[in-house]
Parts: sequence; C-alpha cells; structure tokens
Amino acid sequence: MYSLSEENYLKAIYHLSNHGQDSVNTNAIAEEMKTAPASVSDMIRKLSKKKLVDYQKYRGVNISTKGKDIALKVIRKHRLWEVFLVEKLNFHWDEVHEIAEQLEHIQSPVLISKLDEFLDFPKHDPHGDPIPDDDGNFATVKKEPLSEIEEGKSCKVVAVNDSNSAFLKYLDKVGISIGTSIHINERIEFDGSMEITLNKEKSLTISQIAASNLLVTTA
Amino acid sequence: MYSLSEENYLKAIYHLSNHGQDSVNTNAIAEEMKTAPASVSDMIRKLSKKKLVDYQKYRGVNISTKGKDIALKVIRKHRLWEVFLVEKLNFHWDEVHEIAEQLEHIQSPVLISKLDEFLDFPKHDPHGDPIPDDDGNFATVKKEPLSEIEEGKSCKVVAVNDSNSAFLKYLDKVGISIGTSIHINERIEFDGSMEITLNKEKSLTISQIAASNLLVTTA
DNA sequence: TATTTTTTTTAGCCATATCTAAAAAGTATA
DNA sequence: TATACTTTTTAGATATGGCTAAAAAAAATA
Repeated sequence: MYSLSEENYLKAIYHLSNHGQDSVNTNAIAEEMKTAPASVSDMIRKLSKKKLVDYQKYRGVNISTKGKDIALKVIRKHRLWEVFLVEKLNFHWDEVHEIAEQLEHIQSPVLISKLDEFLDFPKHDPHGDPIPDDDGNFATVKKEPLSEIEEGKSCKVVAVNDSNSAFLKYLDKVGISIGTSIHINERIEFDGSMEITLNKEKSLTISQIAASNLLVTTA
Repeated sequence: MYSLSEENYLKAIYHLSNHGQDSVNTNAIAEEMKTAPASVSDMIRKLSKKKLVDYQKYRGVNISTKGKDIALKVIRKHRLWEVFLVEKLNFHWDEVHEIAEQLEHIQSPVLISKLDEFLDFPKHDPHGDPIPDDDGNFATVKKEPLSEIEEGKSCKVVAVNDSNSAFLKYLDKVGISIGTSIHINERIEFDGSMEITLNKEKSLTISQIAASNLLVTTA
C-alpha cells in the first residue's frame, strides 16, 4: 500500500508528464504539489527506490508502468467520486474537486467496483474527463481547445481544461455545459475572442481565455 | 482541524468512557487503539493541551465537552457511511466497518449533510446503533442483552453488541436481524443458553455468548 | 505499614514528510 | 570556453506519531 503523499506525487507526475509520455522537472512537480523543490527531490528518491518512477539525478523523472497504474487507480477513484457527488448528492460541478481529493485515497477495491456499478458505469466525470477502467484503460476522444476551431465550423463541448470554480460558474451563467454544441460564427482576430452560437439557439461572445479552456470535439 | 490520530483517540476515549461518563485508563486506550501505552501518554498530553480531554498524570482521562463534540461528529460520519454502504452499495452489514473507519475522516460538513439527506435521514446504522444529529444528540432506546430477559417475555432486537463478522454471519444464518421479535420460551440454567422463537415463526436454541451480544428492547 | 506488583510516564530512539540554506550540477551566454 | 544563472540536490532542522526500556507513581498484598 502507498501513502497519501506517494499517491499524490504519482498523480501529479502522471498529469505533468502528459499521460506518462514526457519526463518531468523537479520544479514543475514542486509547483504542482505546492511544496519546496527539496521536498520533491526527497520524495522522488523514495519513489525511485520503489520502482514507481525512473530517475537519474538532475535529469528529471519518468513515471514507470507500475507508477502509472497507481496514478490511474487514484484518478479513477477521484472521477467516480465526483460523479457520485454530482449525480447522487446534487453537488454542483464546481464544488466537488476538493472533496474528491480526499475520497480518492480511500482504500477498498470492492468499494470502487460497487460504486462504479451504483453509478451505472460512467465513462466521464462531471468535467468531461474520462474515467479509466480497473485496468487503467480509457476512451480518448480527440479534443482541442475551442480557441483552435475555425470560423464557420461546429463542435461539441467534451471537457473543461480548468476546473476552477470561477470558470465553471461563468460557464453555467452563459449556459455552456458538457455536451453543448457550439457553432463558431466569427473569430475576432485582434483579441482572440469568438462569437459563437450554443445549441443553435443562443449567441454570445466568449473571450480567448475562456475559449482556450473549453475542450471540444469536431467529430 | 484535527488529525486522523487525534480523531481516533477521541473516538476510542469516548467509547471507553461510556459516552463520556467515566474516566479512562491509559492501558485501556492502548489496547483499544492497539498501540503501546507510552504512545497513549504522549497523545493524551497533546489532547489535553488542546482542551479535548481533562488529564492529571496517573489519574486517567476524562473527555471534555469539546472532545465529545468531535468524537460524536466522527461517529455520526461513520454510521452514515455505513448506512450508505449497506443501503446503496449493497454491502453486507459485516463488511462495512473497516471502510467506514476510513470514510469517517473525510472533512466536509456539507458532504455529510447531503449524504444524510440522500439516505433519508436515518436514525440508526446497520448494526442498530443510533446516528447522532449534527449537534451530537441521539435517541437512546433502553436496550439490554437478550441474555438478561426473563423466560416467557418477548422483546425486539435493536442492536448488536459486537460487530465482528463471524457473529453477524451467524445471525444471518439463523435468521436474526435488527427488528426481529424474539420470544423466550425457555432459559437453560446450567449453560445460560435459551430456547427462543423468532417473529412467532421459527424456534431455535441460542448460546449464552450469542444472547449476551444481542441487544433487545422490551418496550 | 512495608513490600511487591501493576500502571503510567519519561527518556531516547525511529520513520515520514516537510522546510531553509548552502552546495553541486547543468545550462546559457558573453 | 570561462563565467553567470538556473535547477536540483544535499545537509541539517522541525513536527507528528509511533516504539522500547527504564523510572516513577499508584495500587495491591503480605
């Protein structure tokens, strides 16, 4: 069994490594974990000794297959609990992250499989992120920021890049949620904002910042 | 906020003190917590400094009002989660204790009030123990061991004294659960066993050990 | 009451996970 | 390529929560 800290480090390294592809800097981990770089060095050495990451001094870390397994199990739990909080307990999607950060560390495989069943085997969390199955596999939809979509094209919101509360509240206010279809009427070049139509009904202007945090699919 | 260890100590002290009435020995706490008595001394000093217990060296501890509040909040969470696990996730009542031991430490008052509502404000956990409300109040039913009930009387099972898995499985096998009505047909004096009838249907003999772990009410 | 036994505390240690400050290694630049 | 800057690691603390062994206090017994 792994400690709460070890699980959190693995999760952070997995995210920063772009699903295990790239190697990750000490400083980046420190920033993500909000700790001192020195603490990261210590923990990395520990994770390396346990073969959860590959590590050479001064060269950054790569998460190992074993480490990725653990990270994906934690992510699976986090996202399932988020679904539970929103679907069953009527939390708002901007309120669930911190509670799920705690719940993701509960140790009980049977609990998670029963929770999965209770929730009817959801494939995505409330922010549109995919829920890995018990073996760590998940469907990857090709998603890109709304800010990349060309004028005149249509797409569908599949996830948000940033789960911060203010951004999610803004999306609610303007009526954008996971599944909303968006048509790009016009791209305003000088500030990157866009004029869009939601579900063929409502038109509005959205800033470049907001557009780059909305992930959509054109498929 | 209090640490996981502090919460567990307070819960243990609360239980051992008979709901805060009696003072509690260091050794008793050590046994309950499965730690060395020296560790208990250390923690007691810490809890005392935070005014969660009253403590004089060599004199045992008494839980304070503040300490009792915290213990009852943890107990409330534990029991609500047990209801969730049994009612919603279809766990068996002998499987939920250890998972609830983890879930009881999740920090989020709003989570607990939403869970309470989702479960339709249960008053008892799956073992028949009362669930304190947010202020720490709970209904006390006068309950006594089945082994104390006189021959010829009737009673109803309201709780179990011991939640160990083997005992609960035995109860299932013979058909006893919370709410079962029991009539005492005969008390066998030489070994303390009893011949009883369940729900006016099925008769069986139950050992003294089992009878003393079944809590009933005659009201 | 004096002695023995039990209980409880203290002293000193270990492991985890964090920190700051300083040293070392790597990277960039003149 | 030598120097300056940035990144990373090491060294040496701190706090929590646990341990064993020994000392001290309380309780039990002769």
